[in-house]
Amino acid sequence: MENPLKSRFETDEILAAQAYLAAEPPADIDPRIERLVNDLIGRIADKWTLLVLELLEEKGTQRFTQIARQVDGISQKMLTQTLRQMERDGLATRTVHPVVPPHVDYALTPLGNSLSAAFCGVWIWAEKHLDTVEQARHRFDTRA
Amino acid sequence: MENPLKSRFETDEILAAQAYLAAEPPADIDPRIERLVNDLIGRIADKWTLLVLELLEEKGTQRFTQIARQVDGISQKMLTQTLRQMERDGLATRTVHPVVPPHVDYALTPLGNSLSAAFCGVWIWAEKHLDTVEQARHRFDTRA
DNA sequence: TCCATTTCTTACCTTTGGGTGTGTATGGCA
DNA sequence: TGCCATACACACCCAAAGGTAAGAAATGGA
Repeated sequence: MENPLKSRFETDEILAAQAYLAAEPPADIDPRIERLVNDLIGRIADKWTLLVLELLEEKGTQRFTQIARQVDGISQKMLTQTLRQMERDGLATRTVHPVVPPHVDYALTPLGNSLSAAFCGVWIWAEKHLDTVEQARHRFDTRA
Repeated sequence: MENPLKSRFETDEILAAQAYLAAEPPADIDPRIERLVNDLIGRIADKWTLLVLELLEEKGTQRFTQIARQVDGISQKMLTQTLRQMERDGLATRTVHPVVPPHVDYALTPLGNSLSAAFCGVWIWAEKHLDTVEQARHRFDTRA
């Protein structure tokens, strides 16, 4: 509390800000597109999808139980759900071999591969800055 | 149902698969790192963080209400929460100007900028393949 | 006869995410 | 006097996410 509060009307800073606010962002990209993209991101950028995507990318075709045991922590229910969604979005294919007991395997489509590639930068970032983030957190937590 | 079920023991395909399963993936990347990265991804790849990150990247420093009104659909609670988390992770800075009424603004740190850059590929992917995904979904839904 | 096997589905229940609404501090202004 | 603005915190509540567990289906083999 070293600084006493200042009156709000000395601050043309604030008036300027308000003027800025009043003016709509002039040429936003088509807000309809914007919404769709945000929506798509929302669904794709979910944890399980990301992990399964990465797994399929690096290991190639895999069957249900293989994925299940490699994706650490995923429940069978979530895996089914995630795979269905990926199939629906055209990211993966599902192939059923009519044998008994059932044999189903999953692979990425070209679209899935391209998404995986798009996420590549993020994975690299995460690996690279892991420590930085951990430190930042620690600093934040101890100073708060 | 054109194909009758086959016995499971004619399938050396399956035996091969089992053998493959038994053999652990020989040199996985350090599973400890793997877990941490996955964890980090899980927290960063959340919808609101992504949207706020993108906003701050493209518009620069913004104050609370500015963000709130641009991020379409975010509640004040979620915005506070998201910003706190980003601050904690070292992605954004929070600057309080001691005037009344309060004036607080947020900006990305270099770390935040780098993350945003890392996500760039994903945004591009989403914009580019939006239609493809929509079509895939439609096909899936009508055929199911 | 009964079991093992694989990929699910469904039902049930707990946990979390997230919305709403209210309170707070402060000093101009009507 | 009382209301406004701003950036929250906090409490309450509902809905959705996600875990657990059971069952189904088919058939060769013990």
